[in-house]
Amino acid sequence: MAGKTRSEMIAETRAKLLAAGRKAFAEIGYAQASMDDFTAKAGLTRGALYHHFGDKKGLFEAVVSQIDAEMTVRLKERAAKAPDAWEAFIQDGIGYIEMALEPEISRIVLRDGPAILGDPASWPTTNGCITAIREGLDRLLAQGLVVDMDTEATARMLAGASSYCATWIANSEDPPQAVERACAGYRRLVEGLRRAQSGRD
Amino acid sequence: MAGKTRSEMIAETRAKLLAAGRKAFAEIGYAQASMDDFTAKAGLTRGALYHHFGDKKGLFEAVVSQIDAEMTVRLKERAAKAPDAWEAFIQDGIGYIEMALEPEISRIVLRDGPAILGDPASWPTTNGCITAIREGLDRLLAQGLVVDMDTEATARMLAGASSYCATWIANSEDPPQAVERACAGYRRLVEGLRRAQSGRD
DNA sequence: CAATTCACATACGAAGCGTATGTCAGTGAG
DNA sequence: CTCACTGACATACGCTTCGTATGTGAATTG
Repeated sequence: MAGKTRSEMIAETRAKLLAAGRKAFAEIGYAQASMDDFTAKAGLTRGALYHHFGDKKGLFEAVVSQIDAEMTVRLKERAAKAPDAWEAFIQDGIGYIEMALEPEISRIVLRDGPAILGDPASWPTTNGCITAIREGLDRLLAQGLVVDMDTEATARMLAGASSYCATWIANSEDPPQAVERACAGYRRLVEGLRRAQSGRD
Repeated sequence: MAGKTRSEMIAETRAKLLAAGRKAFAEIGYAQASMDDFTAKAGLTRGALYHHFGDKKGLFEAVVSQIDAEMTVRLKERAAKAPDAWEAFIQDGIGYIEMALEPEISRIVLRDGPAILGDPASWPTTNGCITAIREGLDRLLAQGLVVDMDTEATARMLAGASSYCATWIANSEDPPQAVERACAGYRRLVEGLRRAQSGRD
């Protein structure tokens, strides 16, 4: 509480607001989250929020941005562990599905995000995950591992597929089983884009 | 204004509210639509709305239901014109993409719907379009036209693919061209699920 | 024809958001 | 060292909007 420089205090305030907003948005959704409530829980008031983020939507954007950045990092780490480019791409998609099961991501990024901020691909942070999928497809296409395709369009579709799968899983009675079904289905779907090889799998 | 029985008047009031809400939700979105405003434009007050639909969300549900029913009919009509089962299925998907370009459908069903009502597949009206896709897949599977798959999971993914494609198109600079790219991409994607035949297409 | 029901309007209270204003701790110039 | 200033945050206010509680008049029923 002492020994901190001014700018550290400010950054801490900002971080507290971000965390409180993130928690509230994840737990009760954007519309239900009262700024008075969650700023108070952070030991602050709406004054601080308006100072740092302009308005409620501004805070929401910052929260989405933060989560999206975390997702991108996690996807990259995951893909890096894969044995080859093809499996890396598959892991991107499956990773996306699995992450979408986390309430923060499901509710904030996938459910409220599009309603509040519009098309995910044109968010201020330019949704890293769609980009990651498209880049993966570009690599595969360059290596001749997939059939000729429009990678932009296909990336959108695969992102949509993952996202819808995730909400399905989240609402299913047996989520672990649904995860299996979804991942298997996703593999099937993407497998169809693979270029016919002499070998097989 | 005369010669109408009482129940006709009531139905008319209900229809007016439904239409006014639908218009407002489509044009400015659920959150921005003021009940006082659009009921007044229908020559009524909030009192009538609460009487018929319980609350704002209730009206929204009714609107979604109505649009969804229209979509289902249109998809069925479209698929019926296709020369064979395979093409019928493709037309379902493409029809879904094209319909998603209409502001009413895009904004109400695809954008705000999931945020307000949650998982589309568990809506009161049980989203007819996802069902249509799954039924189509079931038929193809029974006829041995597609590879073995989990039709439920795959239907969700194709619905997600169509939906994301549509928001992409809607936000693109050249929508007609984007429609072409999206439909071609969709065909490619679904083509990958086709079972290898001796003949071709 | 009187009583009741029902469709809708009006009136009221409670949040919640955004802005305008206040306050107090840091910071830099002389 | 101190005085003016900036900037971080709190407080106060008004406006909009939602939901409910109540009122009213027309249609229906016995």
